[in-house]
Amino acid sequence: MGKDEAQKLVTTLKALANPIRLRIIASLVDEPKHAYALAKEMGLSYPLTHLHLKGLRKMGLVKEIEHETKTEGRPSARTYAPSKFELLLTPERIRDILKEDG
Amino acid sequence: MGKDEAQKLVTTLKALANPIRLRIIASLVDEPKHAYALAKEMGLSYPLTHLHLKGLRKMGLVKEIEHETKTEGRPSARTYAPSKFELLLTPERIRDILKEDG
DNA sequence: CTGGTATATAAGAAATTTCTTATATATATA
DNA sequence: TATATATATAAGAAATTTCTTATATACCAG
Repeated sequence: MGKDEAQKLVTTLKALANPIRLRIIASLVDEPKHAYALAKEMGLSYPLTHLHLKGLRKMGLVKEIEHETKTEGRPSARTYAPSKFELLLTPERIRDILKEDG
Repeated sequence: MGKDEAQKLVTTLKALANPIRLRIIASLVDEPKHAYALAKEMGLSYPLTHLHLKGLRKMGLVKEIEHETKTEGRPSARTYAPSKFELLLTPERIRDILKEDG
């Protein structure tokens, strides 16, 4: 097992292939923040922001970091930051990844 | 002009975020071929293959190359090969690309 | 006790993407 | 002329993704 590198590549690309999710990553690089603050900053509803964030978290592109003791007080405020991913795609790499797992 | 690098990134990622389109690129890296041959090889209908190929061509990820004088004869057989693209994605690059064209 | 901050999720609508089927054209070979 | 090769596209069905609205919980300040 431990295969299907190809399927993982597709889901990672799908996670990235969305303007809102790219903006979320861009915003969190500058400064890690809560889903609620992110929603306000981006002019989006909280549920939509939460949804996109969930997709990014599931793919490991964004992670929850330990509380900055900044916006303190409210119920368990979760701060998010982008993971340190690096994705390099060329035709040859795509072929190599797809060949690994028929 | 020359703007909206961000939108181009999204459409490129969308073009890549599909298992069939990744398989098409992988197959064409090994050997450039016609849409028809590609469809047969992949076990897909010609119209579906043509559709995916069209999307890849539109984004410049696949290009038509000059006839190999190989499968000669039939009506204007068009041979395709992947373009030499290179896409490197990190959180910082995403931020930089999105900042260029607010 | 109301409003603002903060979380999470479900249901369904809306939009987009994906895929099939049908149509049309054209050539070379058996 | 029938078959296999080869192209292109349109119409609509099917599937998936995206987004809104509603619901529920919880804490703190005024």
